Amino acid sequence: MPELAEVEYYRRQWDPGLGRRVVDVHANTAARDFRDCRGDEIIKGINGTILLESRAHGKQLLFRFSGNRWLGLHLGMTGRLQLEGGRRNPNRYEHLVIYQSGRTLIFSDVRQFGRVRYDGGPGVPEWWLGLPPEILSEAFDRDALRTFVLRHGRAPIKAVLLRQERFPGIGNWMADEILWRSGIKPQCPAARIRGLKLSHLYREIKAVCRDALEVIAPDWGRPPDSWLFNHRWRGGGHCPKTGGRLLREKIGGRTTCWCPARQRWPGNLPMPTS
DNA sequence: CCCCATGTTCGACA
DNA sequence: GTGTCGAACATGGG
Repeated sequence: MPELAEVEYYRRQWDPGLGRRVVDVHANTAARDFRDCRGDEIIKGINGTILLESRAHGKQLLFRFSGNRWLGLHLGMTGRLQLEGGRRNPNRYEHLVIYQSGRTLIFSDVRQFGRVRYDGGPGVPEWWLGLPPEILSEAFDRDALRTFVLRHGRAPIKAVLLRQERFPGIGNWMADEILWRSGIKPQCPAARIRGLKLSHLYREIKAVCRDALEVIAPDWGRPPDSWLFNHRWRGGGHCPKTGGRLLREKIGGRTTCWCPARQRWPGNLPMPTS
């Protein structure tokens, strides 16, 4: 479920717990196999500490507690973070619950595709180092895009955009939104995108990240109908720019939605207006 | 019962 | 070795 902007939204949900002491921790080891660490290790590590800081990087989340204790979270398909006032007993999907005085920080994950990691420090954990440049950073430039697109030149561009080692935070709907805005057919082999078309793609990658964060991260706002977003989910949708029927097909293992009237292979057609 | 789901990883294969 | 693709992971909803 969560992509770049949704992950940032969830990160902020625990903000009221910053600077506050952890008074109890619950890890639901009965329902979940914490594959990358042990539940009792997390409990022992962060109970009694103070939550000091949180960071997001693409779809990865990192929480720093006093004493150099680090909690890493990846939300997978169904992971969520929420904060509630007071204290209540967790349900079976609430796999990690951090209690403070007067509030409860909850990580839930129905399908369990998420990832929970713990590190006792002292420095930033090794799994947080060496992450690829964030898309909105200066290090993510047109040249980095061009190199990556050539390296995976035979794969459909849709599949390439989903690769987190170059596009951290991009997920299924953002990839479709980017290609729709760029006027590129998702099946297009990546290496065929060159020159001006590559510049368009580069621009829209940044723009979709920026726009998604602006709309979704503060309060889970719903994107406007002028985006592909609100038209893509079910069959029978219509393109908000051309009015034409949207098509759906599995590409790179994921359901992909695009507008055939607007999205072509690059080369012989001008960039769609706007 | 069937199919689908905003993600990642791993094994098979070209 | 390099690169691509589909299955698998676990669960619920339509």
